[in-house]
Amino acid sequence: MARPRFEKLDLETRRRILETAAVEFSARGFEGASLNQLLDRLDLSKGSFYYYFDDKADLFITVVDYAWKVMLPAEDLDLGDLDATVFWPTLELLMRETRARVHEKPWLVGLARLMYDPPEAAGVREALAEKFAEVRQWQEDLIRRGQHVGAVRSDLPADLLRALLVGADEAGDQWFVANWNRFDEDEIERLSEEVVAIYRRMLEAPPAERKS
Amino acid sequence: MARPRFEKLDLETRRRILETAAVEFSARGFEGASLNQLLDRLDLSKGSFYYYFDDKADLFITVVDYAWKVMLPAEDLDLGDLDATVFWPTLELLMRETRARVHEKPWLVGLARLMYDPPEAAGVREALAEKFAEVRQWQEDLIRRGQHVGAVRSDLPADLLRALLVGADEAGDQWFVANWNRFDEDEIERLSEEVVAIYRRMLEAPPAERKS
DNA sequence: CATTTATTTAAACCAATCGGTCGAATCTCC
DNA sequence: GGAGATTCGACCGATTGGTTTAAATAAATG
Repeated sequence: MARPRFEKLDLETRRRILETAAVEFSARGFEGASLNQLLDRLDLSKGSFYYYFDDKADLFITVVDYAWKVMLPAEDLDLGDLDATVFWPTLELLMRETRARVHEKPWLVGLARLMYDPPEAAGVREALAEKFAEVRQWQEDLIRRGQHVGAVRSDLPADLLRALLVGADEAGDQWFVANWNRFDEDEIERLSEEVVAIYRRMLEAPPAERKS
Repeated sequence: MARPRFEKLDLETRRRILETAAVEFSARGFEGASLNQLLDRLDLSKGSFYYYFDDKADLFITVVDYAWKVMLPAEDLDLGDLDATVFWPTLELLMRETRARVHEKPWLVGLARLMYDPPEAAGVREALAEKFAEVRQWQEDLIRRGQHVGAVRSDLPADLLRALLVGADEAGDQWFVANWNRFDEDEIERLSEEVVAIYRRMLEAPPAERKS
């Protein structure tokens, strides 16, 4: 984790360094990302870099830590407060927030994707795994809470539902990014609401009866 | 596209070369994939490689072409045949097939993912884009047909529905791979059916009434 | 068998890039 | 002006990149 001196830099400078690095890492992986290119892009000299970080792995770990702080949703939310009546409105709000966050920082999903075949360098793999396991766990707990209060179907494992939801949501998000200006604002809003309704229908108990 | 001589090789040899290359490309991208490592893994000498391919880009294009042939589903299916009664059973069958195919060749999704920031080399980007646009188009036509016969809701764009479905499906597939032995066979089967039912509910028209 | 043609091999190539080091230059503040 | 903090970029050895080449082997041809 970055040398203490790093904390004394401008908040904005730190943000710029970490986010630019995050973009590189998320696009090319840990070993694939080039320190040289990154420093070019940052207009930062080698010497300065090694003044603030031990090495490449150190930078990566710092980036993951930063990503964790950014991605962490509403820390003020207590799962215990959620009952059947507020569960869905809350989750819809959360999804809106997350969408906005991922929308402005797309590298978050790229980083998360690094977890399938993770880097091999020393503490790097562990740092990654730990943080993102926490995120997954949080999402899963949320869904489990939904099951407990009857807002989410209980006949499928919570982690399966989580996977389906997140998968659809990421795809949906990409679609919205790509098609932002194909429709007018009202239509986008309508589509967005319908999509959230679809997510909800994915997780709720299915209608009891249906003819095959 | 590979030299003509390449076609005279064992079918199995060709398959091995192209699939190993596909794994590399899908994991590290076009520039990220190392020809040297690939040849090591293949126990193939440099000379032999350049005897069959012009260069790295040529290999890549050949791989994409091969992937396209593999991924192409049921070419004997005529969209015109699908009416409201057979649409869903057919699509469920198709999804099973595709799942099996992607399951044994996970690099297919990796290759597809290369389309977000695509390689820059000469004909490479175009080759990629063309083939995978065809796949997307095919899926989208299918959904549009579903809309036409009333099996799929028509109040959302077909490509949006496609994106959501494929996103959820890929995530679900990964979940099944990772949790294969957590449940017994019957349970897996049940889960799988429920998940397909969820996909169906994502695309069908929502129930007319619901209390907020 | 001889000779041509197809295929494979291993080494060499050279440019580029990698992460990392270092000593000197510059800045900041007393 | 002196001392510590910070910045700089040339430089390092090592590795890797994709590609070429000349010679060895195998297959085919007459």
